[in-house]
Amino acid sequence: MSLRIALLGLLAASGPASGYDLTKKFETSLAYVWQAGHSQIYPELAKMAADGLVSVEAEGTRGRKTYTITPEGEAELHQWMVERDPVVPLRSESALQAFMVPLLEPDEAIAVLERMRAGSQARLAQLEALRETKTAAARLAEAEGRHPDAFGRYALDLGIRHARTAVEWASDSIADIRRRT
Amino acid sequence: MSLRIALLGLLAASGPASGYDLTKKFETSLAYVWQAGHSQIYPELAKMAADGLVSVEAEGTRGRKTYTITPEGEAELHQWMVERDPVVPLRSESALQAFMVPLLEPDEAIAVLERMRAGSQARLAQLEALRETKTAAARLAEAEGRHPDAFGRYALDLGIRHARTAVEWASDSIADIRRRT
DNA sequence: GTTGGCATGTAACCGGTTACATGATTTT
DNA sequence: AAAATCATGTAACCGGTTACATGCCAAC
Repeated sequence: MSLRIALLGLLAASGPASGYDLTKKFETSLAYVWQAGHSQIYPELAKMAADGLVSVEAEGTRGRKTYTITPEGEAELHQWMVERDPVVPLRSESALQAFMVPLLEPDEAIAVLERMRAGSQARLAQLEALRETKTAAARLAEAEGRHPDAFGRYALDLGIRHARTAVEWASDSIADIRRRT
Repeated sequence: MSLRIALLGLLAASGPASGYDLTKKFETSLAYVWQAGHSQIYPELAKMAADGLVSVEAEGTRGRKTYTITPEGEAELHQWMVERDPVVPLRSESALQAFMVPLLEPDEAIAVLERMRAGSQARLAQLEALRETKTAAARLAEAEGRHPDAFGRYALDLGIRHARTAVEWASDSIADIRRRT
């Protein structure tokens, strides 16, 4: 279901696109909230077209098909956004690892937490860099009178806050283990 | 793979248990980091026994089989804990919803964010209650000279911090939308 | 003419969910 | 005697990953 919604969202926000375009948008703009490869996207677009949520607007060279969101698709997206109550899934490998950290000897536990800290720190830097480029683009757009693209803004902020939280957690946990030994 | 690790972790931390016991431990102690139902657990235990990671210690009434972790199982768990570098998976339905919030009209966006805030708040309360009962049990254990069960402590802390972060994010995002309109 | 990017698809497999199915023991 | 809980399993299905497979077009 969520793959459908993500595809509808991309089409709604950025206009008509091909499967190929959408695959790249997953890599660039949507990567930190949802992932999907072309092998999943092409069949899903076909199914969505059969269900009337998107339509093939044009067929270009190299068999390129440009999909557009239909009114039915917009309705589906809107309904999902408004009615779906947010589920926290929580099946996280890192959290599982964190859970079992107390099984390790203190020095090993610290090493694991140190690696987690570094990973979250890297992620934080990456997301902050992404926000930098986005705000720069937004300022430019505003200066030129275009209205800036806010799509993804809040999710990016959430990602940054989560990464920052994870860094602090790892540091504090390391300190906690040191204190106890 | 992770299901195996979770099962090995539970057996290592709490001693021999049956598939039924482990299913309940998933519901109670592990639920907020990893989920698994009995239909997944029973076949996995059988495979793990075939691979020598666990062994059937005893067969009780009603066909109950008690599994124990073997030295091979302990080695596998230890290796995973120490070598696995933490992957942030990021395929989150809530994050996807957050991503697309800017597609909505301000009042709808606020309503969605308000629901998210309430959800995270509820989750926060639940995790904090869980921590309360855990620290109470730990104090009791310490008073009686037993060493308290630290298994899951850091993951619970991480979960609480994440929930708190999500609440703040939702509040700030609502304020941001109000400011812009 | 060869490399690289564009562009689309299929198939095998794996992990996880839901539903089906059975029966023993304990509690009321 | 009936209901609840203990206890184990299988099967169909679904979403996602990896690998396989094909071919066009542009640039060097």
